[in-house]
Amino acid sequence: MSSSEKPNRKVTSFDVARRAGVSRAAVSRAFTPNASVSPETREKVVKAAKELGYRVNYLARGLINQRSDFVGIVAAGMDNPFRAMQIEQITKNLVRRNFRPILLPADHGESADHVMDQLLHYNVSGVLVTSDAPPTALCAEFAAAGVPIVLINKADSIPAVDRVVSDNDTAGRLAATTLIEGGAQHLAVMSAAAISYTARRRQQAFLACCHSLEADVRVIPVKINDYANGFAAAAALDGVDGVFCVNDYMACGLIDGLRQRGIAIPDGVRIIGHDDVPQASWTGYDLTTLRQPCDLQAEQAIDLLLSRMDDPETAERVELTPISLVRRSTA
Amino acid sequence: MSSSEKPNRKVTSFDVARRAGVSRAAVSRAFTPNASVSPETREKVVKAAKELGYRVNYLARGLINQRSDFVGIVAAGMDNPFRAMQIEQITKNLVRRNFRPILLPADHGESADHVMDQLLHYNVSGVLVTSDAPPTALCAEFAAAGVPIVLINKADSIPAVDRVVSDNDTAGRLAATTLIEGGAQHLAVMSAAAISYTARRRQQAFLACCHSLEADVRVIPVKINDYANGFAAAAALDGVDGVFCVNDYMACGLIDGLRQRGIAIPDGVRIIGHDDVPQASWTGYDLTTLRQPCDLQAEQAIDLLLSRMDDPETAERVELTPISLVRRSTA
DNA sequence: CATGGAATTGTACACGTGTGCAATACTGGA
DNA sequence: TCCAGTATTGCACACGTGTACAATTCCATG
Repeated sequence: MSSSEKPNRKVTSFDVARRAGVSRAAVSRAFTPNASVSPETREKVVKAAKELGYRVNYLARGLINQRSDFVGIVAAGMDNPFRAMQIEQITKNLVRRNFRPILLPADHGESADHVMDQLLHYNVSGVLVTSDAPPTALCAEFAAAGVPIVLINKADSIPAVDRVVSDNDTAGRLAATTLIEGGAQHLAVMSAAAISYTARRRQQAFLACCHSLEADVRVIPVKINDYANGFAAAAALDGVDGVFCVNDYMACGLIDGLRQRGIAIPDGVRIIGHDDVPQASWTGYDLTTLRQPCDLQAEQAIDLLLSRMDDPETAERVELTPISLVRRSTA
Repeated sequence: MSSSEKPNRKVTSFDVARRAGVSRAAVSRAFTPNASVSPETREKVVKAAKELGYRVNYLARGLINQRSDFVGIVAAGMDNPFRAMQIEQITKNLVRRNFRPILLPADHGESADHVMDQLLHYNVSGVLVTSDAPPTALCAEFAAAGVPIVLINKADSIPAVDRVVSDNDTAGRLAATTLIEGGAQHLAVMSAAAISYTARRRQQAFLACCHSLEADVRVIPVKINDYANGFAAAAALDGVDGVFCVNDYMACGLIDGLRQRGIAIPDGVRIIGHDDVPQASWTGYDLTTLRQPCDLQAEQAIDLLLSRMDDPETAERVELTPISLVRRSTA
């Protein structure tokens, strides 16, 4: 207390400049890549900076550059392990490329718009959206502000926005053929088609493939694609020996529900999921599934974000093919 | 292109001021709570702001206020479902209180320090740490910068830092008594005590309780507290009929591993976990566990952060008692 | 030594906002 | 009507940085 009067005084580039005996501009240049500084002054500056504990204030820098290092991530609930994987991959990839991820949880419903709106206050350099409800209204505002948006696994209804999507058509087809090859004759697809775009698309493709193969098939609608709904649906499952769950999370619930009824997997019912969450390879489930490569998904989405910062005029659509993993649940 | 020359021009408070016919200060005050503005001017300002699509630039505001709305979250891998739950609770709670969570993934090892250092460039108003390796070296730097840190489930080795911890002593004791009451006579504790503080503490308490009850007990060390290590450890498990896994994630692995060997749960081996991840209540596992109330944990941690912003001198330690949930794995 | 060009440096302005201070408008009572 | 007290407003400065432009230094070549 008696030794220094200003304990929390921030160190600015001005302090560093004075200590190093150079101008403040030199300090700025020393910390800016590809700036015009001589090696000697740069050395003097970093030395003084280290001694004073100086750190560039990125908020001020962002004010000048009209663009911050922040990237918004709008994501729905992480109870689904696939979402957790997605977020982990995305954040790691962003940090690796020197961005700061702002994570905004958006549950099913209206909250997404309100929460995304906040991002426009921070000069974010982009937004990644994986939540269920695409923020149609806000896309225009972001476009007007020059902030690129990349949608992951979202509907095509919004026109000029970049998208990374899983190839749901092949997914549906692979699911159908895998079940049939496993010996199933009475098929079903379980999905919350009403609220989820990917669920709807996978269901459509699955049905189309079944019809073209003239296979018996029906739809089992659920409210949400989660464990609880999968589990509950097992109680009413009859006359079916092969089920395509549009995600693994729900498939785990269905398996547990069927086992509780004494129905064996795969002998009683064959099951295929989608995503390849960690639990799918747990021996308790050993679930055949269609892997969504979410490391690649993150990579592509961020690549798209970057290319859109440079060239805002166009919009791309990248499709990733799911990888078939046959395990015991259909063998 | 021909209609307007500046399509992406940012709208500033100056533009709003001119349109509303007031000074720029009035605009600022209209968007600042508890500022001195008459209702009429405020109304004029918000009207003009809405027409122009104006949004306050929080980066500039943070520059003035010396404090931003950002809170850093340093978290380890989300493959453990409990971590995903923690992060979801924390981010939701932060957003509800009008903060922006910056999520920094820090895997086991050295990377945490490097990544946390970045936060000091953004005037974050606080940091929450749940990663395994506490950043001892950086805590002093954050204290010097006046940025409060709250550690969640971390060691007591760092002196004057706020902490929210689960009561590991009661956890160890409850685990032991629950297993014994379930009929177990030869106990074991499975944990990566070498790398995890909580694992170490729970193990110690478990052993102490067993010794005081004169029960047979041994230690099964693993490298990491995860599914794979739990599964692998099942292969070498002999002469034991009750196991305390220091987290549920590992317990799931152990259960699957034992079942693969044909050992039934709980008749062959009773198992108790810790955390109450969603999978613990899945009927496939039905795992007795000690629930960590991670909604309350998040609430307390952020409360601590806020009180430390106002009064930086002290430091508290909040302990949360785990809740015993007895399910089939010990019944 | 003179000179042209390149490399480096410093000055000064800009980014968009919050707020102390003084000036002004307003209110109610005598 | 006048005045004291209060509510409201505007001016001007500050926050910490990047960079255009001009000024300066440096170096090699004639």
